[in-house]
Amino acid sequence: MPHAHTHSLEDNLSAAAQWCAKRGEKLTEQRREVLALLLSAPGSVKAYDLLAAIQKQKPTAAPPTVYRALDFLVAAGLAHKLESKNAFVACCDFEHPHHGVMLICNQCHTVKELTDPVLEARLAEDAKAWGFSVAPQDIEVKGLCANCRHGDGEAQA
Amino acid sequence: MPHAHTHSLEDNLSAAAQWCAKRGEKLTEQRREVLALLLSAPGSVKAYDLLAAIQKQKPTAAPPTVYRALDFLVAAGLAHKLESKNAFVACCDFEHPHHGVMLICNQCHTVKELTDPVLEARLAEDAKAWGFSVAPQDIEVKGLCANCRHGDGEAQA
DNA sequence: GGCGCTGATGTTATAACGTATCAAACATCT
DNA sequence: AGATGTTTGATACGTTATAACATCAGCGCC
Repeated sequence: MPHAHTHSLEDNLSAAAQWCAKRGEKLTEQRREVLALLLSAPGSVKAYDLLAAIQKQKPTAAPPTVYRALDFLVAAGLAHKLESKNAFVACCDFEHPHHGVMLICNQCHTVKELTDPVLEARLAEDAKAWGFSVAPQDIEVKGLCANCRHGDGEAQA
Repeated sequence: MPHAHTHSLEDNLSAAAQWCAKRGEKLTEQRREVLALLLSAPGSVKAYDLLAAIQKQKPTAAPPTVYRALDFLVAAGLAHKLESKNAFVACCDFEHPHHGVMLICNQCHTVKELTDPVLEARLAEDAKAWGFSVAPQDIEVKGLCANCRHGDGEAQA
């Protein structure tokens, strides 16, 4: 059975740092801080909320501060951008780069990542019928997560 | 074989007006104008580009003018919002309300709508395995359309 | 023929999201 | 030390979207 992602925040951050190092890049302090915020959040987080959090420790931080960190994290596979919500979420399994399906809860904003090769193949096939070639990307799907469906889904982030 | 959507702009607009009437709503002049712009564009269009076009005839138009029209058109099924691009596109077949797959060309910005019940079923099934219930929505998929793949895809809109 | 209701529009202002630009700091290599 | 490349700081700006409130047009009604 797969490991249960019980890593502590620190474990995740050092694994991320190693992952960057392997790619010849650095998880600098700012990037680390943004990633820590994403990992700590229960769901997705908006860029300006990250900015506000960072400004508590570093009042001079400006939008480019956080957008640069986010761009880096997304490029490194450490985070995903949810285009349909203008929000960001830590990647649950950056060691295995993937594009898949993001199940986004409309109520609590949590995100479940999954991959389904059958689904992807079907999509590519449908597209091919129109001569369209699909680029690698995440598919964003909105709905209600199990918790929120059962009525105990208090709004979180 | 299916009809080839060779309708003229006027045909489309009057069909849309009837569609609205059937729903107890009105395709007012502003809404009609925005829809006409969407129908005439080769691909998706940004809200502020629509605004600029409208301002040529009516210089007092402001952002709410166009956003209100767009909200109406989307709610009525006459247009789709492409969330991943912050752009809008006319619906190709509003008489048959649907949510499906939008194949968005990264180069020429054209959009091909399609539906695939098998794909949707598979997606719903995947989600269900996690207790997640999928809401009706369009799936946005980016890539390259047939034209642009073959090198004759000059940038359009 | 005026009254009140409703939906649509006008108008101003502002919120929310994101980028360009250029300079300064820092690291790394030789 | 000096050259080079990357990261950060800081200001300003561009883009996308909505809040809030006033006004207007149509329509049923008495």
